[in-house]
Amino acid sequence: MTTDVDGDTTELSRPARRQAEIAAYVVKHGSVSANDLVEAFGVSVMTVHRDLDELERQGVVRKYRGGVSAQPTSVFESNVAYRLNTAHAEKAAIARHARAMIEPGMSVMLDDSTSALALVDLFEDIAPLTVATNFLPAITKLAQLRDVTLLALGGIYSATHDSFGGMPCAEAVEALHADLLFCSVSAVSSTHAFHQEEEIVLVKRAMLRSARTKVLLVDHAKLQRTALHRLAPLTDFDLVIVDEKTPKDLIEPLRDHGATVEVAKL
Amino acid sequence: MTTDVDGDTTELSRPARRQAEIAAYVVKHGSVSANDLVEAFGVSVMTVHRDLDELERQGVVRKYRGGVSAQPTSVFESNVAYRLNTAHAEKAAIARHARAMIEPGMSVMLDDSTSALALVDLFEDIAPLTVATNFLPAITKLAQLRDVTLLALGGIYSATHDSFGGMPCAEAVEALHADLLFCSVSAVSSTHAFHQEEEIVLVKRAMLRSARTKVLLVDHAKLQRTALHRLAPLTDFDLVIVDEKTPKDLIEPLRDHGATVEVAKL
DNA sequence: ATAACATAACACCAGAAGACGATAAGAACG
DNA sequence: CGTTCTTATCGTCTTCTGGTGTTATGTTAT
Repeated sequence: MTTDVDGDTTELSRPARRQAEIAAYVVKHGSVSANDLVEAFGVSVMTVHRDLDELERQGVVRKYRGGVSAQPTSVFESNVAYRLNTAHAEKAAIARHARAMIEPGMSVMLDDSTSALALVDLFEDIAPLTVATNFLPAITKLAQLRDVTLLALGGIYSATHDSFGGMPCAEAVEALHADLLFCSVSAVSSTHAFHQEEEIVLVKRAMLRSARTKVLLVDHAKLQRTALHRLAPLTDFDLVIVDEKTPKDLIEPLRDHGATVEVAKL
Repeated sequence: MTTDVDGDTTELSRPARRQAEIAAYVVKHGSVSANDLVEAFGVSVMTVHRDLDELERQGVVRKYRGGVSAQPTSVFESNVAYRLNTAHAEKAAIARHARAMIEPGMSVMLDDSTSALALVDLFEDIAPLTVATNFLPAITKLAQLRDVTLLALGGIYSATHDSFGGMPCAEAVEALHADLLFCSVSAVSSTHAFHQEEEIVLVKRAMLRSARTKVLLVDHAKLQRTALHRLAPLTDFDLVIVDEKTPKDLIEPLRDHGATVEVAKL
């Protein structure tokens, strides 16, 4: 089983968690039948199909008669549900650390990352604030807050990321200039930040151009990894925040290459 | 769908309805104290304050120590909650009528109107479809649908309308060109469509420029009224859809002035 | 200082929505 | 033409969130 958990209670609803597990299962096995999943997860055929429909909607799997097959793992990795599963406490800690950088009245830009989402929960107290983001869950939350001027970055909706992207989004970003940018990526080497998807890279790059101070949020699971597209050198960021679980010998190399790194306490 | 008979059984949650009523009450009385409202509505002080907070967030009232005062009525009239109260069945009927114009594969633009929202509920069956809108409730719904390419029109969030607007939004609209536009307004005379708010007019005008076929959705409550800003002559629309409750002698003048009008059957 | 008002923090309740499986109808495959 | 897989529909169950009042604490005015 792929139940490698690093001690965090999933804050995910049961079906969402199961779907993430099914996704992992499918990715691992390449392709499986519905009945396999019935056995493996102990739910009815109907439920399996419903889960698979949802996963297909998110672009994680492809259904055909008799079973499902996995899509390129890049899709799986950038799947929201999957990401939400990961490193909860760490992200909260990073968010708390990042919060200190934000002064009332500032304009803040957020990308479509769960790390950024954790930050949103802290905004209520820092208000007034102007926040720009292309991440639908963040938009929904921010719309509820008083004293937060919300600037939604529109674009083409991606069910995989639950966010907006593409050219329309990049253009919307380019029309702005924020005091602060908080963003995250899927992989970080000792010199660069990486992401699998070109479209996302496009938007993130635009964001980097449209902010004065750029902050990269990195939980330890992302270090020492790479992905297809090189987003930017770490020195492009004014600050890189990592969580406390990050091994020290992984932090040093970043600093050696010129990055400014701070460690968020849990 | 909603098989409610005559009039309007509010499909609004109890608090939302009460808030709308409180808003009306405040508008009527100019300014009142929290305790007045406690008596008038038979709920606790706490609840009154919560309602008032929400109304203030929407910009409908202004709180001060000891009570609240009304804001300009234009705000009240364009308040979403208030609008949702109105002419439910009619809007559904209009939506059903409008639906016939949509072919699979088309690109459709929707404005931030409750009439347009009624239309969204019918999209699932017409898919595939490309839909562009600046209305948050519509965006939320559309994001759930498969086979709908959602293009969110970003911009500055307005709690009053629960939608995005301003210059960023107008620019996003201008970058597009949709096959169909469905929009609504707050008032319709025999020659023109009107709206109270300049910002909204700005976006709607942009939408009119960015669509091939333009359809105006009008429930009977809006006819023979005007508002501050003249949006456009009715002849700018390829079609005006009204509901069945519209008196015939109100429809004729529209046609006399050159508008194409169809009546939606309930 | 004290009264009037506003907010915060809890706990309760109800109604709604979600999740699920069973069964039956439908569609693709051989 | 039957078998296998998929989808639709319904009813049940559970879970959860929204809405509420009560009490306690904070704040502002006089």
